[in-house]
Order: sequence, then C-alpha cells, then structure tokens
Amino acid sequence: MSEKPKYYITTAIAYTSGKPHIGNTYEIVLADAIARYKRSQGYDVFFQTGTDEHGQKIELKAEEAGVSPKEFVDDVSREIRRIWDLMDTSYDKFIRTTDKDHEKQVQKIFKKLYEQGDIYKGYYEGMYCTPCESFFTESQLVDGKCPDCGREVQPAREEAYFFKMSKYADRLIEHINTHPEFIQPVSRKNEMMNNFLLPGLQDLCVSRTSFKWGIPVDFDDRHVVYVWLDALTNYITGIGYDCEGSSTEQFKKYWPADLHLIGKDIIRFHTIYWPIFLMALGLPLPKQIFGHPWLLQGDGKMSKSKGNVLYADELVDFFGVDAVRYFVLHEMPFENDGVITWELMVERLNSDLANTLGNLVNRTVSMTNKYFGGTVADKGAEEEVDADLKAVIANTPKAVDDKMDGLRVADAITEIFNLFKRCNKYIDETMPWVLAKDEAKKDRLETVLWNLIQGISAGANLLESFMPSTSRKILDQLGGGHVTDKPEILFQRLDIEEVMKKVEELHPPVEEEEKGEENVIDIEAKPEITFDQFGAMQFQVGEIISCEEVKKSKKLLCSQVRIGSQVKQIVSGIKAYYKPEEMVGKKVMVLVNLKPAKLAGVLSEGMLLCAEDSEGKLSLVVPEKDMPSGAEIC
RNA sequence: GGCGGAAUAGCUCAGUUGGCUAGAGCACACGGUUCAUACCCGUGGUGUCGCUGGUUCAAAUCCAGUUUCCGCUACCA
Repeated sequence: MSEKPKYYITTAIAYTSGKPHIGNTYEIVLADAIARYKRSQGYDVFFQTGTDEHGQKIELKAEEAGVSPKEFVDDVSREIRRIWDLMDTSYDKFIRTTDKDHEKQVQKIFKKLYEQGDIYKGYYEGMYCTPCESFFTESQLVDGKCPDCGREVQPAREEAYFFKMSKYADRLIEHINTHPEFIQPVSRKNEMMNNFLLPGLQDLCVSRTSFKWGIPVDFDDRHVVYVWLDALTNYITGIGYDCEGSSTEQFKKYWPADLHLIGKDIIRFHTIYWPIFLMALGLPLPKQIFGHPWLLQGDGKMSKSKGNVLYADELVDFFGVDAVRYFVLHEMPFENDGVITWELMVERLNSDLANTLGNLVNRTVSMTNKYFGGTVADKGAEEEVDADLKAVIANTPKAVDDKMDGLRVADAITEIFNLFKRCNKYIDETMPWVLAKDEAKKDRLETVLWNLIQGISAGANLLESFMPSTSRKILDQLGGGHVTDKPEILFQRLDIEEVMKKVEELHPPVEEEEKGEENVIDIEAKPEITFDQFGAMQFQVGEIISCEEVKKSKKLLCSQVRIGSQVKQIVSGIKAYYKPEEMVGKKVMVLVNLKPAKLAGVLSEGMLLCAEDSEGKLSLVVPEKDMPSGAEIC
C-alpha cells in the first residue's frame, strides 16, 4: 500500500454558549468542502471539529438555566453536533474540551510549561472586565475601560499564572517572514505584525481563580486553566498528543496541521499565541491559518431581538441541505464579508440551482427517455461543435483544482457551474429535438445525448465536495447512460413572496410587547458596597456650556461643564452618539471627584454618566425635572 | 492617532509584472427556441475605471496629493 499524503484540517471549536447561527455554521461547511476535496484528490484526510466548553460565561448561563455547567454544555454541544450532522459534514473527530483525555493532557502541558519556566506565577494588578472574562495589561488598559466591550472594569489583584510570550517573539517573527503562506489572507499578516509582534508582546495570563468551570491546574487547584491554553491545544490533544513523549501514531502522522480554518476574529490567538505555545512544547507549527470572513445578515447584524437570526436548520427546512451549503460556499468571498438574506437565498436557488443545474439534468433525462427509451451509448457521430464542450469538460477539473489550492472555494464552485452552463449551451447548439425528426440523424442524436451525459456527470463528480447528496442524485439519475424513468426535480423553484409569507408566519414581526421583554439587560452583579463607599462618590448636576471634538481621537468629545460656580473640563467617549452642538445646554449627571486623567493628551476632570445598551450605544443620564447646575445627586 | 486595505455598469464584483474598441454574474429589454422546473440560448450599456496633478509612445493598472468607506490597533475617568 503506497503512502497517501496526509492532510490535517481543523475548524475552530465552537463555544457552547448557545445555538450556532448560520454564520457560525459557515465555517464547518467550508472546512467540509475542503476536506472532501482533499480526499477526492487522494489525500489521507483527518478533519477535526468540536466544542469549547469552559469559562465563566458558561458557568453563569448554566446557573441562569438552573442546571450544572456540565449538563448545560452537554446540551449545547449535542445541538451543535446535530447541526453539523444536518449539514452533512464529514468530520472525523468531534472533540469536546470537557473530554477526560483532553483535560488530562492540558494539565500535563500546563505543568510541563511551568516546570520549564515558560509559565510563571505572578500577580495581576490590573483591570478585569467580567463580561469579557478578560484581564488587561497596563499597556492595553492605560486608564480604564475594557478595550473589547467598552464597559467598566474593576481593579483586581489576582494571583495568576503567566506565559512568557516575549521569549519566543523573535522566532515567530522570523517564521512569519519566511513563510508567506502561514497567515491567510495575507492582509492579516500585517495587522498581526504591526499591532502585536513588532511593538512587543505582552505576557499572557493563562490561569484564573475567579471561576471554577475550567480545567484545574493540578499542582495549584485554586486556579483553572484559562481559555486559550485549554482551547487551542485541542488541535493536538484531539489526535493523541502527549507531552511526556508517548504521543500516538496518529499524532505523529498528522501533526503539524495543514490548515486551521478559523474566523477572522480569532486570528491573533492562532497566529501568535498558538505558534508560541507550540514552540514552547518543541512542536512544529501548523502550515497555514486561514481567517475566513463572516456571513452577515443583510439588514444589519443578526440579533435575537430583531427576530432576524438565521439558523442553519431553519434554512434547511426551506431550501434543503445542499442549497444552503451552496449558498454559504458560493456567496462567501475570499476576503470580504458575505451577506445572507432570504431574498438572496431564493435568488441563488432559483437561478443557479433550479434553472441552470436542475433544469439541465431534467431536460437531459427527459430527452434520453423520449428519444431512446432511457438508454444511450457513444455512437461516435461527432461533429465540430462537440470539441469545445469536450475541452471545457477536460479543463474544468484543473480549473477547480487551481482555485481550491488557493482556498478559493467560491470560485471553484463557479468553475463547475460554468461547465453546466456550457452543457445548456451545447443543447441549443445541437438542437436534439431537430435531430429527432430525422431518422438518418439518430446516431448523431444519441452521440449528442451521450456527450451531454458525460459533461453533466463530470460536473456532478466535481460537485461532490460541495454538494454531496446532489452530486449523488445527479449521477444516479444519469446512470452513466441508463437514465431514470422520470427525472426527479433536484431543486424546486420558490417564489420569494411565498417564502417571505411563511417566514413571517414563523417569526411574527417583533412588536412592542416582545421587544419590551427582550430589551432587558442583565449585567454581572458587583460586590456589595457600604453607604460610606457610596458617600465617597460626589455626583452633581452639571450643565454643558460648550463642547468640541478631541481632534486626535475618534471617539472623544471634550466638554466644559458648569457645576455650581465652577467649570470643569470633561472628556467622554461618546462622539459616535452625540454631536458637540447637541451637547451644549444639556444638564447631565457628573461624577465630580474622580481623579483627573489625561485622555489623548487632554485633561479630564470628571465623568459624565451614561446608560449603555447591549450594543454599546450610549445615552446621557439627565435629571427627570429641571434642576440647577451643581445640585447634588444622592 | 498608528498600520493596512478598498473606491470600476442599476446591484455584487473580476481586471496578473502598465498595451489593442474595460470584463463577468444578477437584474432589465429585445430576439430565438420548445427537450425542459414560464426553462435554455443569443443580442443590448454614452460606465468621466473616487477626485487632482505627474511619469510614459501608452495607465483602471505606476508616483504624489486629496476625498469617502472598511479592517486591525490605540484611545473611550
């Protein structure tokens, strides 16, 4: 048995905080298309996916739901797997970070890195953002709010373990520079270099004591391993890595991974932290990391309160698995975000799948039955027009291959559909219905149909990686020259009006009542404070007498605020929501005795209080009745 | 503020190292055809290739400046 080249591909593991929407589902389908394609090319493929199940967010969600964290993640993980299966994805392994062998190995890795001095124990004296579960280093923070979500952070001094990132930075920079294919698309490479590597890497906090739902550090059980060391290592533990040297044959065969397919939001973790972890473990680095773009909902972001979240299973109910696969694969460009809406979905279904492809198969099967009782063979009655069709048939596999090499999956599919379009054209060129009227041209007619079946079959074969069941259905119907009695409709055309009507029935327009229900925000409870602590804060009504933009900043407005008889200068990050001129004259609530600080070089002597919704939109808090400037708020 | 990217037909976008009358798909209009899921095939655009200069025999393609959008990042007492 000759050695087949191996190909190890992974998706990011999905976080088990809720049901994945179509945007999340895109990734597994994309990975599946690549995995299937590599298999068809003769590679020995291993395709791993799974779920990331630890963390404080899940601990909280479980508590809300009144179940244990384990029960909660069991449930969500099962649902994710159900959807992956529904989408006909051919993963070889579905790993869960709560798998015992994974947990065990993570503990061993953590210990090894600690013992060799890459992980050290220190104290975190920084700011902690609870909703984001993130600590920020001094340089990230500068003065205050969470850089990810913009919410308040709390000062915290927490014992924590850190990973010495800087130690490996030069090696990583060297690797990235000498392996241009390492980060895809290449535009992301510069972002990583310029923003993180070249300015200097901060050490990464790799443990937590603030929650329990995680893998315990076995030599210091007050700590749990923090997300990245737990999640990223799935790529090696899933195939049997052991840091004490007894890795499985499977691991030796498949590592390093050929492709980590991830969303563009986690590129940093996969192109910086992950390679450095691997260097510390003395393992080779993955060959390529592709940060794919996102699939967005057309009219704004998907949001549950808008009722416009699209789920894979729901789309499948309307359109079928392969139509949904086709859509996400074809509509997603290489580098820019793609858009999905019901309308676009119907459009693609009708024009590409029903008209071009479905109808092509249908008319071919029909004619073969009508003129030859369902069976044709190659009579060799070739004519000049056949040459071009045959050339396209012959060239398409190579064209698809070229596109797939560059991970241009959407373009690869387009190549296949070009072949189908060529087949439709061939029918018009040869006009079988005319040939059928002339008994003398019977052989020619049969040859034409034969050529046609060859062309469609070639296309159907190529389609296997992208639309596996459609591929099978077409090949079954054509039967290599013995077609089925009755053509089966592959894709039924749908009327957009009707679809939208059904969608509305399914999701009644979200009106006030429901909106009210959805429009509630729960934030993390903060520790109780004493009345004295409250009394230490001085709140007063302030009147904004002038306001201007801070030129050097994108988000800051600088206001002069009259509080009683004095005037304070206050800088606030609300430029996106208020124009300077509309600020003037407002009476707002001000935290007056906050220690002054410089923001973007401008002195700020207090803070304007704002309410913030779940999307980070801000609204200034103003007194309900007119109050004089300087009035105390207590 | 720092780094990077993008601006091309109504819409979504292709346009390699500068080279012949600037392309594709969708939509629209007209014509053809009837085997087929009212389908398929063909034809049709006076598009200032964001704006202004420059280099060149020749620029959507290179250079400088400018405007607008986007990404990452910093900032958001």
